[in-house]
Amino acid sequence: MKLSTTSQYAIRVMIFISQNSDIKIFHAKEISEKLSIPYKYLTKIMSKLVEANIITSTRGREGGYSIAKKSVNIKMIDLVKAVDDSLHDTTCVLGIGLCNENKKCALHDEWREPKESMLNMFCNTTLKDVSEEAS
Amino acid sequence: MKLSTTSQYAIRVMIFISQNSDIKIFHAKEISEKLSIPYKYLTKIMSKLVEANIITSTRGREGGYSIAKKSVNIKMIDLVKAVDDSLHDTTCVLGIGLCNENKKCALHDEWREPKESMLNMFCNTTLKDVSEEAS
DNA sequence: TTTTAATTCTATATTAAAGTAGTAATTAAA
DNA sequence: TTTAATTACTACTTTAATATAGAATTAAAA
Ligand code: SF4
Ligand code: SF4
Repeated sequence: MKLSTTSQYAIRVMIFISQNSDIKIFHAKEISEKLSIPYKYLTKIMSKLVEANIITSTRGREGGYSIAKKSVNIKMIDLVKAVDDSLHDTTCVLGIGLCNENKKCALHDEWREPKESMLNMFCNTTLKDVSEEAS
Repeated sequence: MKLSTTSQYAIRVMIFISQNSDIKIFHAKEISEKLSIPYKYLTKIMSKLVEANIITSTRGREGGYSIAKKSVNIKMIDLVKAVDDSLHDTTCVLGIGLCNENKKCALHDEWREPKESMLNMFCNTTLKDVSEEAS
């Protein structure tokens, strides 16, 4: 019961970028080393974040990545959706999902609460929330 | 954010067996067909359930599988742990897990509630709860 | 005792995620 | 204009989960 490695990487990258707002541009090499994420794998993830308009990239010499909007406007769910949507709502814990409200197994309702609670966490938490040290 | 296919299969098998308590012995072929689970994959899972003393097996002609204890005494977490522990407690949503109570990211606490809520669901729900039609 | 129907064991195949490699494209500095 | 530093693209490799195949083992029925 965890996020994919890809999603975890994406979140860690964004936290890193957000926490170093004095730095305006980040290089893949630098991020890769600082966060111990395989370089080539990282660049793939960065491209997805660019595609999703969360990161702006500048190619060529003196290029790099920078954050595309304020961290308060980036929801955690956006990050996950941008890279692999590994917490895509599954509705059914058993992977069936065909039952309806009238005929359902006990897990259906049991599962709903924690699932929604988890989804809400990603929908209602912004990158800013996560990046700021808990007071 | 879902259970592994293996865990889903295990749960579905146990619900099926529990809901058909008039039948005393089940054959792999029968379960496989009824639940559309690949035969050979199913038998592997059954072996794990046998190993975990959740299922009793009888080899040879007229053999098969039967439930080893009352469904009220089988926790859902036991099923998952028996086959692949796919909801093994991850502590850290980012796969780092080295931070402590004094230095932690915002996700640490955000994550705790839904995670524990989900884990509790599997610890406190028995196969009986899940097998009985919601009233 | 032989046959048959079942589980169990060992090995292999397929698939998707994770990770790696090399080249192309871009851009600014030299 | 050449070179160096960067991201983007395309293809391949590795790994782990899922799935399949076939032979070995067991035990009751015939
Ligand atoms: S009732 Fe149970 S099996 Fe059916 S969709 Fe809901 S969780 Fe899945
Ligand atoms: S503080 Fe954040 S990164 Fe550290 S263990 Fe907790 S969830 Fe993981």
